Amino acid sequence: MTLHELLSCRVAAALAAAGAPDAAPVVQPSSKPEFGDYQANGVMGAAKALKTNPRELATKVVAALQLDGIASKIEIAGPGFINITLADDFLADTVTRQQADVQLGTGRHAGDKVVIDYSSPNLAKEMHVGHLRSTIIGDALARVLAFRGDQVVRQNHVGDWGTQFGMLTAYLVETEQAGSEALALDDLEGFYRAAKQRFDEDAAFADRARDYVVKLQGGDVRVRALWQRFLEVSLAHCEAVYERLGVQLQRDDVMGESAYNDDLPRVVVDLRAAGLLTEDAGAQVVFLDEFKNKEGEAQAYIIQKQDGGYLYSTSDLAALRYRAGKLGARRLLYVVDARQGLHFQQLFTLGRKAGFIGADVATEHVAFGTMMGEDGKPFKTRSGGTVKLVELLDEAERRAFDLVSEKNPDLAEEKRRSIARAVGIGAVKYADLSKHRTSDYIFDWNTMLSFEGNTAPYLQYAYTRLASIFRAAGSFDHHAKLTLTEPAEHALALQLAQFPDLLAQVAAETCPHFLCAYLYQLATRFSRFYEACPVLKSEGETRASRLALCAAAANTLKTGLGLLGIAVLEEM
RNA sequence: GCGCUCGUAGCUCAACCGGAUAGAGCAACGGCCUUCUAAGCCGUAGGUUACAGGUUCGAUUCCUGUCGAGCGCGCCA
Repeated sequence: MTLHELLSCRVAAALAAAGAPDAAPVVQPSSKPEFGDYQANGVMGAAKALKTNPRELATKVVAALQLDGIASKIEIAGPGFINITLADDFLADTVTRQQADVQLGTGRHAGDKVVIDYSSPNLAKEMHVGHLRSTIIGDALARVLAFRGDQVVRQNHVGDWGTQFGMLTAYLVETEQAGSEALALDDLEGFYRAAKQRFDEDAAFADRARDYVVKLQGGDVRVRALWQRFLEVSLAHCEAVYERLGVQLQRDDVMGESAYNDDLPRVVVDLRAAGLLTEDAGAQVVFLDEFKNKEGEAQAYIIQKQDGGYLYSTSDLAALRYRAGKLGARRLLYVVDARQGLHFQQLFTLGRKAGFIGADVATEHVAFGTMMGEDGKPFKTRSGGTVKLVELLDEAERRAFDLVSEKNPDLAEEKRRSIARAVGIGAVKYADLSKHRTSDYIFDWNTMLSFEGNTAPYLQYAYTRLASIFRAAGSFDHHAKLTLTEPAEHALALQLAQFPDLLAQVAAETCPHFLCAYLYQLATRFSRFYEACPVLKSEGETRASRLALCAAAANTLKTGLGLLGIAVLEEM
């Protein structure tokens, strides 16, 4: 049982004993240190329901509250808050037990199968900053869910289908004939621009491109092979970016739009058989009662164009059915831009109506905000283009290298390079992950590549201080008995003990920024401990205890950062 | 026109589904390195939570309205 579960359970029992069996305990970490470690707020609501005095009810609840060996102090405050301070010995035991578990006390429930759709770049172009959020939020969530024991299936729903690929393959033939194919494909972005230019300026080329789309969809062997070659280059580019970013997506996780191509006609047939499809202006559409406006007119959700072509609604329906059916997932997560909110509401509603997914399958659009420029308008470079992801990462590493060279000039250059990689990439990811995903995102080089305060380098720095202590300490017992005497030790141990509760919250609400806030708080509490409590200079049991506490902090920090996909360093 | 998301310190962001005196970081000002890495620690200052009502012991949070912002809404994804 986690701390929160334990306390909730005990307070609920005390409420029942005091005559409020149905009252919610409402236990949460205290808002201020003066209020102890946890506060139970359920008494006020319960007193209201029972029409009794909350202070009197609180007195009864506290009298019935069984926290022997758990709490060192229980107080009633204000209108009826119950403030609980945990016993040092109990906290020490909790941390010790947690550290003995490879999952740090989090892995109890046996694996729900969860499909998580993230990154999903368009393979026609190079990855740009707009792909960052989905990629790293999805990766962090996948890691957290897997760590807690869920069976996670990653799905990289890449854009590898549609009209633009006719254009690209047609252009690939041209460059091949000109003997410059390899060179051209080396620069995906330039290749796309050049193909687009040919398409816009040369009617014959445009016709050829359209012909290639038909051949591609019809399964023409030669065009398919060209298309495959292009995808190979583009995927290799994505994988290089994933590798640099420390994102776990691999080739096996790729399940692109094209994978559902053969299933699309069946989707239409099945929707029609279910009586959901209507022909409107030549297109096959679904009108869902759930999406009526005030005038009672239902919104159209187009499944098939009047020319017979399919849309992303069609392939998303096919993917939905595949994930719930063939993959057998109980929870479907889509880490996709918030602007597609309506699409997903319609998709999920229709998917259920059509029987593609059962009532026991949860569907969640893990929406995130739009990338904005410093002026608050949609993000663009000075010249009006998009910032490539590799350019952002290059800049991050360059700045980190300059800083580490300034702070630690004696380190070998190769060492400084590798530190700069971890610090630069970590800063970029943390800057993004630490914000609530639903809010719009202001892209700013200086904010994103800041290395002070609430940033990844602060957390990494805390870890290097720990590593430095361990180096100087030599061998020691990582699981020595903890004796918590100083307030800074108590605060740090409490933070460590809350790790399982925190991860449960991240998993339930799919919000990585909770984990960032937790780790920042953990690092802050460690830093205070570091200032207040000498480790190596203390002696005997105190020294052994503090070293073990440091080991627990280092382990939790490393694990937590690992779940965000951020590396730790021995020195920086 | 309809719908979704939002409006919190000068700036960037939090606030654990209604809890106590709304918290951090950056920027500003002042302290702390002969002592485990100062990318750090401590302190000061900074707020009518857009505005107006309502619900109740209690509202940044829930409801209504106003103002303002961003984004969606039939053949792109």
